[in-house]
Amino acid sequence: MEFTRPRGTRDFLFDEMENRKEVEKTLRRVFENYAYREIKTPIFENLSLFTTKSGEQILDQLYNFEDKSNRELTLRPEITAPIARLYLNEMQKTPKPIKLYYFGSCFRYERPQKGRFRQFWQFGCENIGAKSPEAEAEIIAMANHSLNELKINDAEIHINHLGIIRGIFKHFQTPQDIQDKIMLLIDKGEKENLKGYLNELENQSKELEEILVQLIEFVGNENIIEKIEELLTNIDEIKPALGEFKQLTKLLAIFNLKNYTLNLSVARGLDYYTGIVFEIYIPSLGAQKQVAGGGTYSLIEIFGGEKIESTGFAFGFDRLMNGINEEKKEKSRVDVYVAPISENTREKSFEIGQTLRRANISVEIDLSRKKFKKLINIANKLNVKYLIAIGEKDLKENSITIKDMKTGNQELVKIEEIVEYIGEK
RNA sequence: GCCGGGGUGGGGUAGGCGGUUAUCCUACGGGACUGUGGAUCCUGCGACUCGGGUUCGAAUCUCGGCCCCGGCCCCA
Repeated sequence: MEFTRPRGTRDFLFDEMENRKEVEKTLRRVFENYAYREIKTPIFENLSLFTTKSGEQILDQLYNFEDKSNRELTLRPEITAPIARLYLNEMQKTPKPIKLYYFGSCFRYERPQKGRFRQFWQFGCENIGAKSPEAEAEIIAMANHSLNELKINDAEIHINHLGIIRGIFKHFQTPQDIQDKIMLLIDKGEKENLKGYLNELENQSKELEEILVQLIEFVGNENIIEKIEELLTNIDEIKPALGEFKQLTKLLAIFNLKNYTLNLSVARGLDYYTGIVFEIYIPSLGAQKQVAGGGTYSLIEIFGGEKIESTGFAFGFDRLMNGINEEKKEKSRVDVYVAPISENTREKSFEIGQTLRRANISVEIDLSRKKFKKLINIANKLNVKYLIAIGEKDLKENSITIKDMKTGNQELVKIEEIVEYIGEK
């Protein structure tokens, strides 16, 4: 029996947890400033929740299992579908839009590598029932705002509107299976393969090929919208989407977001997206550079609810952590160390320590019966602000010694004045 | 699932064409030091990823597993 971690999982030690908590705190603050409220859903769900949405083939990547009553369950691979379920179960009559956010672990059976684990964390949000360019602009602005607060300044936001390609497919009456294949190739950015594939197709117009090949080249600022208009001037089916796309760029400017990229090749590999989609990359992270993805979708409808469009996205929390330039700050996590100088002042040290803790001061007390000299060493390593030395002589005067660990100065303080003394400094 | 590089005390490492007791740093425990900290000295603890093969002898060569690190595939 070997006691090793399962493959693709991680332990987080103190320093790393500090960093992660810091990021978590920042994201919570930003999301809440945009009026999102936190929810939590179970770690496991019924298997069908995910197979309905994505088909049986995702079983390869699911940690699914049968429980003791033969229910087919699975660890969740993402949190959007559970939220759609949550909505159908208990939020249908909640006033819309509903803004909620989540932070939790997800599980996928994949080959672990840098920035990819079998248990990973997603920090994301959903704005249910607010399909509008305004909702989309706000959510993208919030994503950007989060990156700014995290001091990540080398991230790129790539935005697309899937209504455009859908409109084109509709115009050319492209069959679904061919659509799927094309979307896959577009998502991968394999221009040559896309050309080759389109060439092989019979019964497909040359025009479709020409349009698609040009379309995925469109990457840039809001000026490319004009080019799209020129290219697709004869295709009425794209007009609504293009109109929304245009409004979105206007609104993004009002939200003071300028450094985004319109990119017609962002496909997100999903069929439930109906409007804009976006992905955020940190190029320095290499193969796993994508740190966030999302868009507007109509998932609730797929589960048999009303047609309610929602916009959401999620940060891949672990990748986000990789993208943060850590500055190691030396922070003391404990303010005071209480050290008995001799065995018979030990009990007094607990009394004093507890008094401080009740006053909301973080305190470590020696529990190891080490010698006083060692205790000073430990206090030093803990990087505490004050050492309280409890000695017999001082106690006779109803006092203890408080030492400032930075300056090395020390003072005799009456026991009843300790809290006040430390609180003031 | 595929390709490549790796795995030596808790952390970081040396050794590697086979050959006494496996190197050094750090961390940790104890002490020099009976009421005062990052120093010094002494001392203790602690490792060759696992299994098979070759050999008188394997950390070292060889094969396989496991795991880690990259890169593919995939990424709802």
